[in-house]
Amino acid sequence: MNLKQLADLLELSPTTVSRALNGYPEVSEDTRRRVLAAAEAHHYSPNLRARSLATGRAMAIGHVIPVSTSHEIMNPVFADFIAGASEAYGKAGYDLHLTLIPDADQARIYRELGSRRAVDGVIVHSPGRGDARIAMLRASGLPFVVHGRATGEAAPYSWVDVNNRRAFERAAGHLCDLGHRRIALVNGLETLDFARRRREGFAVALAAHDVAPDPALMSSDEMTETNGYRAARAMLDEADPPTAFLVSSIISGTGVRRAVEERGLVTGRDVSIVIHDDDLSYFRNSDPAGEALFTATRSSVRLAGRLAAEMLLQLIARPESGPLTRLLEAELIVGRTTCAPRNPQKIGSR
Amino acid sequence: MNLKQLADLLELSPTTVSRALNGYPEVSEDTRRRVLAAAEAHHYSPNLRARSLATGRAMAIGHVIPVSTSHEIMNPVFADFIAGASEAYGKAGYDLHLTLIPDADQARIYRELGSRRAVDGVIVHSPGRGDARIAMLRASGLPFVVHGRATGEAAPYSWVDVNNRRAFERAAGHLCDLGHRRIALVNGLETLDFARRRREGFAVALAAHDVAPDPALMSSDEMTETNGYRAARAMLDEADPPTAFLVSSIISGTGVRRAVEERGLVTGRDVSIVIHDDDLSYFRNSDPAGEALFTATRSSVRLAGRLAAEMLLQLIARPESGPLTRLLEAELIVGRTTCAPRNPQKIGSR
DNA sequence: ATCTTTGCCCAAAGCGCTTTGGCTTTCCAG
DNA sequence: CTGGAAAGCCAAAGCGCTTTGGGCAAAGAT
Repeated sequence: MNLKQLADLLELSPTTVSRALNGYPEVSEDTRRRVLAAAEAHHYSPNLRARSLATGRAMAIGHVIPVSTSHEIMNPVFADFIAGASEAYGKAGYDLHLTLIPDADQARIYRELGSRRAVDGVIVHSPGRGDARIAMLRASGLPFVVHGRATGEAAPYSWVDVNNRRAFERAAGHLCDLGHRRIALVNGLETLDFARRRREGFAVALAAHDVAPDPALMSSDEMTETNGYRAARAMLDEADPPTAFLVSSIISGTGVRRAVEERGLVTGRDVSIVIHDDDLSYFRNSDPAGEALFTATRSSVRLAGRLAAEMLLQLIARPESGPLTRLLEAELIVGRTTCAPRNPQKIGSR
Repeated sequence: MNLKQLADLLELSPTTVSRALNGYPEVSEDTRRRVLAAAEAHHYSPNLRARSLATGRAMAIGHVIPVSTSHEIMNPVFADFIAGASEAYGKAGYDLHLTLIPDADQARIYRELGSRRAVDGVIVHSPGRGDARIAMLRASGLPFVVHGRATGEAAPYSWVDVNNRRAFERAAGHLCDLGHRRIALVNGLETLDFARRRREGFAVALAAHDVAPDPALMSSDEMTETNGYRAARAMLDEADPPTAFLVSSIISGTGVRRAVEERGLVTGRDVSIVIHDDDLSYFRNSDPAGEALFTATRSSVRLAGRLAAEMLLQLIARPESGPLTRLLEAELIVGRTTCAPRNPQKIGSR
């Protein structure tokens, strides 16, 4: 059933039927009701490809997710971000195009995005430092919003980000205040901008508390459970092991906790752990009563997804509303995984 | 830059340019080279909407993911499944449309899918028992593949599934063979078909080993860490607590382990845990050396995604190749979380 | 009574591509 | 030298929708 058939059936022109369905005023209420009823009865719904071609709007947003060369693929953080973005798209009648691409094809894909006209805008995930995609997208003229920021990109662009630097500065500061001097950082991949900012915040806090940074207590890798476990295990094997861990994700944090407890140490008594909590729907950092488990810096990535999507939709509707930015602050939540270090005398002994 | 402009530039007709670009033989090699070079030079890429309209193929696959009424949204299992499917789509030049919809809108969305022509086929996620979506899709004429099966759906349809029943029968049987009699099941939502099959397999194994099922040792909920923790905690509070847990996901399994160890019990010594391992990229069930941690029934959901996608693409290319099915067997992997029960005398005492 | 507005509808053009059905030109067999 | 085949190209139709630019009554203004 297409528009013409429906029009023939109603003995109306396609023009009138189209206007009736799309709420234009040049059609009598009587006719509109008749058209809507017939469309409903015959399960008519417009061919989106034809509509797109005619209107010039695809009514779809592209999410391009880089697939790293390792086989760790789709980050749970993406999943929740996309769930948040979908809330906004659903309301606005937009679809979501998901493309997972190997790093190698990035340039081609981003260059083509604009001309293929399959989407009206793009969300850029996981920017690295001086990410080339931003320049490409700008050149393409396609509206876009970056989830995160790309240090080194001079010209303005729209983004939604968490204040990763401040979050990790506060978290590390909190551990220092508790008396910890051997604080480990189990970070995400530092080729990505957010992880670099987190490390900077971490370093700033240590410096402010006169704690010397120790490269042996800093690791950087994809935020999987296994990587968290592995990093923590190696650090606990050090001659002077950490008394506290600052971990970039609840998932790697779970691995850290496993390494700690495997040693017979008790989290929150012998060793402290602070995580960054993205408030993932399948990995909530709270007990059934709603109390936080891990001490954490919390910022919902799902919310970030929704905000980024809303921002993009606004940029599509009114491109002149110019580059928009939104910096979210993470809240520090004290849970059951932190306390003063077990042997505080160590502080003096160093 | 569109086709006509490119044609004008080359002083050729749009017809010839189109044929040159799409590899048709009615154009001289000389001209083809000239056209390809010009397309490259001017960053021409065809408008996909126009192409779709002309060819009648959308070159896109829809994934519709139900959003439950609770706020647990995007399952990591979906994420890995989609990552697998993307491998197949990428190779074949297909795009992926993702729609997250509340349960309430399901009927409308599925009915419209066919007529809106935005996708050439659909993957159905998380079927429930007698899932209405299957009948709707069949009526729409759109090719589709179900990830999982829907008991109660009489007519044939295409699906890719793991043999959940046998997997859980084997896992529970393994625990029985070790001497366990108090075996808990921490299952996924039993409104979903896979969870029901898992419970059936579990029940069959218990019956075969003359173990009476205890409703107090069976729970069913979304497979989050918190839910696993909560369920295990409640069961450990029982007068006659379980000596082993069979858990539907590595994520809830992590929660179960947390509950166990919080009690001061040692996993793999005092309490056994077997999980079903979907081989999630961000939650691998192996230590750095590649050894399994949890004893598990393993079946890669990413592989399932790839197989389902390939199946769907085949159905689109040759609809007459009829309903296809693929049943994957999970392998039982013995890790470090299982052993004979601590107090085997209990077996006799019951 | 005539002129203008308003309400309601329609024909036709166009979005950018593919594809059908020719139309030339060249080449070679007869 | 001619007829037919083959190679290489093109004009035009069409995919299903939206949108422009009227047209034609009926209603209101003069």
